[in-house]
Amino acid sequence: MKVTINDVAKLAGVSMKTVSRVINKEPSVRKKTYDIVMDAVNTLNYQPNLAARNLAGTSSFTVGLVYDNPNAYYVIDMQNGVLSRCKEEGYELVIHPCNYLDGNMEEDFKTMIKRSRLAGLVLTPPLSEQNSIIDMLDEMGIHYVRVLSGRPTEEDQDTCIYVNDYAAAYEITAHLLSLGHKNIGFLCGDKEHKSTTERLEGYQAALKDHSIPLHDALIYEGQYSFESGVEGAKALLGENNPKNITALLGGNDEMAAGALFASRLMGIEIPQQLSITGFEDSPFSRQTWPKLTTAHQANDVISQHAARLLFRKTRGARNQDKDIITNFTPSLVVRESSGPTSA
Amino acid sequence: MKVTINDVAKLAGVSMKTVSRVINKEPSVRKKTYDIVMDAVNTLNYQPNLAARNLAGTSSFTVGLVYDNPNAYYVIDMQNGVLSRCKEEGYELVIHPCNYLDGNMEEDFKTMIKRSRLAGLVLTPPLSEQNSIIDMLDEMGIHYVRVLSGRPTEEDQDTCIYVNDYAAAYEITAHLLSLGHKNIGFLCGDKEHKSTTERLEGYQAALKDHSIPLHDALIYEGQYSFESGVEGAKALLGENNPKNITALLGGNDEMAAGALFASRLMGIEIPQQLSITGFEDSPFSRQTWPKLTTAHQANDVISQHAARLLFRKTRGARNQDKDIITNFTPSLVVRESSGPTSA
DNA sequence: AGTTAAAATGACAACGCTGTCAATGTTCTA
DNA sequence: TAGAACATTGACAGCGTTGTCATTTTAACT
Repeated sequence: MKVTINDVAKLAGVSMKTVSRVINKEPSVRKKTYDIVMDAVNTLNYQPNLAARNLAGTSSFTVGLVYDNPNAYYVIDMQNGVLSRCKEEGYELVIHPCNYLDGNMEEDFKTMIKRSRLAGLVLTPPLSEQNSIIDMLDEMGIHYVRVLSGRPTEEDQDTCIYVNDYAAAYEITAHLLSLGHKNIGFLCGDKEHKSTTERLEGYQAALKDHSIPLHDALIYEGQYSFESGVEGAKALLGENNPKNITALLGGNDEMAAGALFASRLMGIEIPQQLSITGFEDSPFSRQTWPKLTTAHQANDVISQHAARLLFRKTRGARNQDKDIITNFTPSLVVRESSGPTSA
Repeated sequence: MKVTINDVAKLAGVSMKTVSRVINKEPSVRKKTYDIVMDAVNTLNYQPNLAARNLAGTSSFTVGLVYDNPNAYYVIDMQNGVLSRCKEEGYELVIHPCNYLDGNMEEDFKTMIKRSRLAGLVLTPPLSEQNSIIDMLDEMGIHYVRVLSGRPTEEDQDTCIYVNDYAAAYEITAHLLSLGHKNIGFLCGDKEHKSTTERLEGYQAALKDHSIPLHDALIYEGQYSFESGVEGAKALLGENNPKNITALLGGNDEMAAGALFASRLMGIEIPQQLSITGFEDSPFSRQTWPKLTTAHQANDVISQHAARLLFRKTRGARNQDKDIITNFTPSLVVRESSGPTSA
């Protein structure tokens, strides 16, 4: 019933340790021996016991995924991406939702680490962008990989996966400009998220490149939430749209959906009177009316590469994964919420 | 740095085993000894090592959460509920998304179990309702708790948590009836989900109790998806609403949102011309326009109790949790998508 | 072929805990 | 108050791996 490394060793006619070497892809195992062992592994359908490996080894076989993000779609995508790599590599995933504002982050981390020594952590925004947390992890000597908003230039390709929100926002803005829009409002998300700044700067750069003056009055500072999108749209468009805005960039899909909602309340037709765009291409950007033009972000792929990066760091010589992508740019998806200016 | 059970034992002046007894809440430890040990545990901030416990003990400290559900909000809620209990009890959670249609479910489960022996599994719909899976688990001798749609009468209170969709659907229907609606359409979700049948029967029972004849033509058989909601609404209301439907029960929030979307396309005003209701109260039922009347389902609470039930089964005498709720009924939440008939 | 260095393999302890069973303490009975 | 019965504690092995280090085998030289 329960197959151990000893059973495999016996069947293969080698020592326990050699089997260990094989399943850990350690060097200095003769090809022939390797094959014999693998045969035994397969015929017995052997699965190394994680608890034993974690206990005996210096490095562990569990990785943690840490997030403080209210967006369920995002979290699920990240989980699935990391999980798929973990399965392949025989790692186990411990998920760790947390609330940065709770304050007892540090204790929380330490407990997690003590309970099951971790190979490393995958950090997602906004936690991945919090210097205090990074410092803490450095101090504790914990491996980690950060997924965060940033452009290819600021390369720390060993611990970071960058999502180029700047370029994506630029592209969305350019799309709106090409449709003839000139007065384009922007709904900012949470300031704690670096993506907020990146997206804003992308938007501004596009305007500048098209010789459109920037107006702070067109920028609403809010949060990445539906409600904030509602408020933002009301603030920017209220009282008969005095600023004559014809397009609105939502900081993310939820804000855009909120803006859509507010537009309905104010009797504004989308996209005839106003174009609205989102960001992230989460499922519900397809479930609004009209469907949202947005920037598609392949979170599952991103998190897969984050996991690969972590494994490369962790396993050292045993893992020389060379095809890891550390820079991603969300791509424009045009749907029905954006259209040409009527004016 | 690393505190082991031996350090605690030394500080407390007892044997390793006694500390083990204390942290496992085993009986026959003198109160005084217990206190001394706990003091030591606290001053050293001791956290038992999970790998060691799993390896040494007969029972394990990791539970699995299995789901095959596209609804991110649902999954996250379930995860968080189970997770919160796991933390309290010192368990670890392994999440296991899967695709029932893949077919190699059994292999998948076996691998998961071999890798890290599991204390038990929490199963969510629709997997929890699949007899083949239940049988398989029984055969493999794996503990599990099922969360599924059902009414209080069919009690298997030791392994099941029931969500009374029947009663909730009844309540929603009664709500619509009280608003004067008589021709009420129903958008069925996936047939694989027991909730689909339960909700349909609740709807039918309410109609019957109010002496409204049932018409199959008012029922659309679809899936629990936005797109299916769109299709369903089109099918039931298309060609100028020949059946004179004034209200539509969505199988879940997504279908309702789809129906909302379709109504927009057909130029139907909500709720003036048509009331639409959802089910589950997922976040986006608040992010549609208008916001959805729905039935609130406390998934995080439900999954917490599922975890508690599992722990009670697993830990036997050491856990006599008596306040576990095994029957939940979603409760009506009235929002703007339902209103009185204009007729 | 004889030597030496390098590569491949194995023996065995250790990881931190729990289960078993024996040893000690305590309480109760007569 | 002796002895039985029970409650509490401890010694020690063992869970299934990996790390260390010793040993054997192979390859690479004179």
